[in-house]
Amino acid sequence: MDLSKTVNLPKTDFPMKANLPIVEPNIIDFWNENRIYYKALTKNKANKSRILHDGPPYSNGKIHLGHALNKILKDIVVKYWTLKGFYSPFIPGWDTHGLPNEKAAISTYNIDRKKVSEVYIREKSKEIAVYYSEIQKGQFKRLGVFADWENPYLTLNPSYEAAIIRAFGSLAKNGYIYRELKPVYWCYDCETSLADAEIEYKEKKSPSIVVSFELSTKFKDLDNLYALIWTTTPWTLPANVAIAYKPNSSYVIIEYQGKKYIVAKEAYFNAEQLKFLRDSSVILADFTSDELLNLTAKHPFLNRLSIFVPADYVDLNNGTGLVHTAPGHGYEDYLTGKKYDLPILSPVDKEGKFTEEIDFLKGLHIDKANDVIIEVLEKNGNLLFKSFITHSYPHCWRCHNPVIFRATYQWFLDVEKMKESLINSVNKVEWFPSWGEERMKKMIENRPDWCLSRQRVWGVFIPVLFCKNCGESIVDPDLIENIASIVEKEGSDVWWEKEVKYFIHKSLHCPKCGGSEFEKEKDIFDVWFESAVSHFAVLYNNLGHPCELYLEGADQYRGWFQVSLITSVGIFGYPPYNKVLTHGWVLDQEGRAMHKSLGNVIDPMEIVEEYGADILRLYFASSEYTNDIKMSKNTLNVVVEMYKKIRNTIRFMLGNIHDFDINQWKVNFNDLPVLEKYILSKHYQLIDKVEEYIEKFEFHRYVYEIYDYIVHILSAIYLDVRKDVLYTFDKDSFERRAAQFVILKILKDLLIMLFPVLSFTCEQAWKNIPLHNVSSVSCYLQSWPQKDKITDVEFYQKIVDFYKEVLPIFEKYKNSGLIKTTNESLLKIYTDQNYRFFEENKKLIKELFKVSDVFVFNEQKNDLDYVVIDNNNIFVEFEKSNYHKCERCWNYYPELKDYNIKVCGRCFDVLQKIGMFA
RNA sequence: GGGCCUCUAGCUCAGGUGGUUAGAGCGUACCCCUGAUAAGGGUAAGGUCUCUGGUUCGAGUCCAGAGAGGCCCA
Repeated sequence: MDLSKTVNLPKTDFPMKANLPIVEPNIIDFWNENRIYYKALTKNKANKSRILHDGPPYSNGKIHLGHALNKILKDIVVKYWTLKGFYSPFIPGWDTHGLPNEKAAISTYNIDRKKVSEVYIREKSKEIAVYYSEIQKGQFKRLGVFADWENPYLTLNPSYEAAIIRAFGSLAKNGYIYRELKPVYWCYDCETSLADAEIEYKEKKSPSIVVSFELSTKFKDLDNLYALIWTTTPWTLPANVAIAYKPNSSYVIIEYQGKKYIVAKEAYFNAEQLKFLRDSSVILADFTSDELLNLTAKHPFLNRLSIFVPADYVDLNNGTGLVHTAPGHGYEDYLTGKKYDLPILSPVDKEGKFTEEIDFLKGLHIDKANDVIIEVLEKNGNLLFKSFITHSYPHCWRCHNPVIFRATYQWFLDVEKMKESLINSVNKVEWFPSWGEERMKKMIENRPDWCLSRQRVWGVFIPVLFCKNCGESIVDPDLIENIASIVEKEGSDVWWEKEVKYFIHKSLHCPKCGGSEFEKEKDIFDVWFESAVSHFAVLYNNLGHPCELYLEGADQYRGWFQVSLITSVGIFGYPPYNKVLTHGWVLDQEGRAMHKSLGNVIDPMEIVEEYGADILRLYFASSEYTNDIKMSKNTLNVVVEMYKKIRNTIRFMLGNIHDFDINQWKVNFNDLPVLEKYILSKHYQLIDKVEEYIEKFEFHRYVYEIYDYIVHILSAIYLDVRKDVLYTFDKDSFERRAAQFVILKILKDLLIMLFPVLSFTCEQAWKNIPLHNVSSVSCYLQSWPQKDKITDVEFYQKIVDFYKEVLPIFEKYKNSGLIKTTNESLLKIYTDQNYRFFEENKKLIKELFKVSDVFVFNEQKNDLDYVVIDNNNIFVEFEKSNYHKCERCWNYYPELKDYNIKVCGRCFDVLQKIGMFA
């Protein structure tokens, strides 16, 4: 007789082999067809809301692991909130304007910028941006990310563009916008400014000269003293207004060919540029650079003074240690100029020719001016040394000519003015991890004013007019609102398509000269400004402002977190977020950043196609992601093993409830057997822990907590012990139905709790729960697990502890070869002080240990192995029993019933009931 | 060069306010089971807590330096 046919073995269609790459797309179809994301939203509509505001990725390529990490983490948070009952719509966004896409359009469609209209370039740039946002959308969906994919926000949407314009208007109204000269990269051949990304570095031959500036006052009681500077751009000397020195450093006065000069001491001994005088000069004096503060020197050929200022960037090993400073022609010079309130001179026009500001150079191109200036210096005796050097120098990416720094008018946001309220705002935000607060403060403290304008076409124009008569700029809130409402209907192309008068809705006069003829600003916004106002465009008036959480990579302290804070404080006076959470970078196995050039880049979609999205999701969720995450195929396999364990346990539970119907077999919690109560009490502790960890965004602890529960509690104890009941008891027996009742409860809770991470697997398992036991078609439409009150099981923990302690002792007996399994063994327990406890719980001990019998003796047996319970030694020994093995349940009994087969009394009853002995 | 961060067993992670033999899981080795079976149960071996100094009766835990790596700037 085949007795295995008479046992209730597990049965399920949930396969052991996951086959995620094949299965997951079907589950996505299921989610789409049943609109699960939207149904879950509707379910919680009336509840309290919690909003995670999506930071828009730039739409110029496929996603990388960083994108995948970011969106998966966001997805975990939003899914958890939703299961918890919060109303948490997730509106995904894309950053679409800006240089990278404009460049991509120009190269993809081979555009000659001088020959086509701005609107044409914009049209092509838009094509690229929309194309990649769609690609990324598809990839994010494949990762299992739930979002309102049908209504994302794109910064190129007219409504978003209008919000950008309104945000600018609001900031202007609050007094944070100003216009000022600032040096930018300038190509005099293309007659345009260039962004950093449009610069290529090439070797260039330049003059290298050392020039003297005579001090205008006595220093150290010395007359006729000169400061020496070194430059490779003589043409910038007309714009010189200062000489920078390194603070708190040693400088010297030297005598060379009868004249006295100041240079840095280190430069004097080491700098290549001072070699010519080193052997034929002597040091007269030694002093600290700080004594130079506020001294002045005469410009070598203009009637002007140049002031000494400190600057940390001064290099003491190159040049003279005194740096010629022209704020109109260099970025560092500009910052120094701003700091010390120096004039920003830029006497060079857009073609690279000198303006009338400098008489003797007027109309001369800077290349020719170099020679003229050197001649003048020589004539005046200010040129000490002249040669040529070849060095790396920025060139234009289009025409390949050298570029210059040229000051032009730019729009700024006055960050300096709001710094105090920015710092206060930082204090109001909760930062995860907590050091984020410190980092953000430091960065804000050091941040200069924000240059908002770009000389480009793919973006949103700056809504400003200029008076044709006097050149005054018109920043008028009323006008800006009118422009915004036009853009909201027609899109920002309208600025390039229509005449000025189209935007002026009522009579407008220049506040300065009364003129009524205007022209449009040509510059567009820095794309950072566009994403910086997403809280204004997406949250305000829609989802609620401020929102609960921003969640991005740690690079965004400098980026989105900071610029969003600035615009929010500028517009509203408070931050756009209550909490900020950051993650690290995804690195390779050696902990190095992934770079194409290193060949160590892993494509997230490759992982999805080989392992499945759930594996990637579990990988990120089980990593301490506030640090950098190392990623390799090897470590992926570790997660795969973890996944298998979780999956198999789920499968085993599914298999054991195949004939269970909750409607028929609902069990009162108080009636449950002790083991069931114990397991549930552990389960409720788990629910608490899981909530605690997710609320703190410590996903790895949340995942490990569940995993440990599965390994230590479910698999190792409960399910292992209960196999006997589940398989061999009468299928309708209370013991079996009670076990199934608990297994169903735990299974459902686990699937719900794991859903934020293992969405695909949990959904697939959910579909395999026998139908009448579930109330919704999707796991995601469930609510977070509820806890019941369980009492009176604490004593059982002592038995479990005893079991864990005794296992190594059993192993010893097993290794002696006399016994092989606990089933065939007797357990003898010797204890005087705990005699009653063990005697009373003999049955539970027998069940847990799976031994054939337990004997408890009220005595100490000091020659045996022992374990310590409640500070008392409990002595134990195992012995092979002389009991007989039941052929059906494989347990051992003193006596068996003997028909054709030998079975125990319990199995006999079961067999009789199912008609085996009819 | 500056700001912020990381560094605990082969791997992924735990280790409030400093205090007995530094904990899990995976992996490895070995054993058991063969009615969760390309599964299940168990035992064991793995760590001078990156390094060097210091404070302390006592430091993975505090302080100072160094090294390696990351992000953001210059």
